[in-house]
Amino acid sequence: MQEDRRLAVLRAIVEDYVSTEEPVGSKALVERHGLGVSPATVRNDMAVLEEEGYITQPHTSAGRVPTDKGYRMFVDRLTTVKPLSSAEKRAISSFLDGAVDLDDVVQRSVRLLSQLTRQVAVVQYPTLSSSTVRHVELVALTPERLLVVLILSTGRVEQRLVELSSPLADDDLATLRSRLLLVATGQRIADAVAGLRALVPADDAAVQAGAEATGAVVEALCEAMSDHRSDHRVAVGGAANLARYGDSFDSAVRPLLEALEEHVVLLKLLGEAGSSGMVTVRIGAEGPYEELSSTSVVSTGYGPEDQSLAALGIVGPTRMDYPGTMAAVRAVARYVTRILDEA
Amino acid sequence: MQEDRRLAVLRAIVEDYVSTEEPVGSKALVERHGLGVSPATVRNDMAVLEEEGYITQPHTSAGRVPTDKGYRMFVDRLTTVKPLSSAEKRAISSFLDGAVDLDDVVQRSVRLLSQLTRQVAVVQYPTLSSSTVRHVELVALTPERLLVVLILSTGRVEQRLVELSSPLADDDLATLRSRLLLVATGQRIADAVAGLRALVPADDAAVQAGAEATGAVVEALCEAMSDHRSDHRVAVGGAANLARYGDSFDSAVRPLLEALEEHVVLLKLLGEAGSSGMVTVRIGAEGPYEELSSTSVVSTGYGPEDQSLAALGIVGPTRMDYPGTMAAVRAVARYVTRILDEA
DNA sequence: AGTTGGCACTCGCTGAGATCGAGTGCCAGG
DNA sequence: CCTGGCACTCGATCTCAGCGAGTGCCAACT
Repeated sequence: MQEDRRLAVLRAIVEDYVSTEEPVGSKALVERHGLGVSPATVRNDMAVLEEEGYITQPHTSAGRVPTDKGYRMFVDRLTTVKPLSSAEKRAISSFLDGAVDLDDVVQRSVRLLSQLTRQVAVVQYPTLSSSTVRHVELVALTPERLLVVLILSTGRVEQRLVELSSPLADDDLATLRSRLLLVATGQRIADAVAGLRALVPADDAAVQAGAEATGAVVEALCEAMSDHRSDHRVAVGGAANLARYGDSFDSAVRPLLEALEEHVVLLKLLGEAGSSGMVTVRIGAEGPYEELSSTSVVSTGYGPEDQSLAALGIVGPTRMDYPGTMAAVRAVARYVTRILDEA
Repeated sequence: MQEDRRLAVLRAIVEDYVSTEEPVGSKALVERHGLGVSPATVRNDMAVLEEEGYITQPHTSAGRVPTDKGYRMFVDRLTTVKPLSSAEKRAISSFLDGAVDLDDVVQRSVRLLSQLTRQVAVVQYPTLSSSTVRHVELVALTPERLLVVLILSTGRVEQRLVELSSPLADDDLATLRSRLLLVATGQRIADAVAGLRALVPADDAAVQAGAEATGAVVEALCEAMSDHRSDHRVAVGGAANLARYGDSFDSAVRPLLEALEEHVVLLKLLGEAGSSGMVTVRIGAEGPYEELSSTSVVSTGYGPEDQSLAALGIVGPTRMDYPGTMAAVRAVARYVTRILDEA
């Protein structure tokens, strides 16, 4: 079946081009891979592949290079899952097991991922929206200054300072605290916000003393819960790998460096990562940004199965080792998920 | 006085080279700057300057380029303070005034600095060591799990989770809390650590019940106070400016990108920043790192006058606009200091 | 129908001159 | 001590020929 062979040729072209970084010709192909046919036959196949848009040639008389469409075909139909070496597995667990808190997990993940893939790694901090409230605490720094502490099931701690115009009695503070705990503890973020908001008008009418405090504290808590800044935090690592881009520098690295500082952009890139376990690959111009048309994104969600907490992944040139990268991204996501579950 | 003119020539060479990025010749010099002498005279001066090691020529028949020593002379004796434009001043205050908390101040500073200087900016988070304890709080998440919260005068909040092997009674918790507050509140870090440590053995003999808790909590607090991780946190911004390096890429950008991910390295670079107000310039090979011999660091401390809290600065090619950069670094440090003072 | 060897052709890459010109060093005269 | 003049250096740029990897096509073969 010559259709099968054509795909084998495409796979061979992708693999060779990724490893050599140079356009690959028919002769080299038959030598390096064990396809049992002559260069001429391969040339015919390549002509067809080119017509169908999977490969292209930089100049009339040079080898072939995969197009975005070619890479797409490759990752969709031609890759087999490539298990990590046991050394890599060991590296992952020893690297991540030493983490002491949430920040540390994220930091280590991003470093690990960039080292495994030799690409730029991006890890989103676990999102608030799908986590639950573990505890709420009020601390009176002075009678007029309250520290509001919010502890979430992911281990994230948010704190806000609230200034009151009039002092708050200890009794009122205690009442407020227990009321907050009753309403919020164990709830999902969205439910907790709703519950807290409901406290305000009722209180306002009833207990004059605690009115201002309740309003301000609830406000602070809700703000902390839906705080988009921490929601959108990401860690970036392995930027030094950009130095390996070699050719096409200004065209590719420049915009990428800029994107890496715009966390919103990064999140959009990781964005549509499917549920945990599914690794998403976005190749070149498939992405939402014109300037990043020569970079690919390999990403996935991580976190408990039913609710993907956040996303992680790598950004690299379209010419990359997709099977290896996908395996690394998937593996790191799994380990991180497990670590978070244990904590 | 021909000595003066020689220095004028050096200054002109530095200025021209910085702006044109090309070796500068005698003819271009006399045209672009108003030195009232002939090219031949300038050539003689340049010969002397070269002999003294201030400038050098890349090839026999090219213009001159400043050496590290030349730049050093330039920043030491040839620059005049270059006040910022009022537009820049406005930009600084409007940029920083919007900051909502400590993290935000640092984030905004780093972005501001990188935009003003068009270089890579580095800002160290305020150091713990010179700040005082504002408040300590214990929260019992469950009878066996305590959350220890430490609030410092800089606004930084650190929290630690403590697991106990046996439950802690509410009474004991309250006692412990008030004892901690008594010892630590208002103290400088070092004194607080000493005071806390003193609590442990005494308690151990007296009250059997609270012994484990006291030890663990004190341990966690001390660890949080001397935590080197948060001590050494830095923010980096403007990496996209590296794309302007143009020539000498692998030799300069590669190691720099690597350094930017090693926060310890960055701190060492900013390191010896003098007291607030003094801007330190380290040129090329004057720095501690071999690989960064073609990059310069412009840094300064910031924070209240008597105690410099932390450092900030920029990293860039030796060929940079020193006067402008120094002015920007100084200005940003001043504004940040003021913001922190107000808070 | 599909595969293969042969063959002419394309075209980027490389290296050898040749040329150009900015910049220099030096010297003799002001 | 400054200046104009002059010969010289040498990197950068251009051209041009030759090379060779790679292609497309065609006729022959299975």
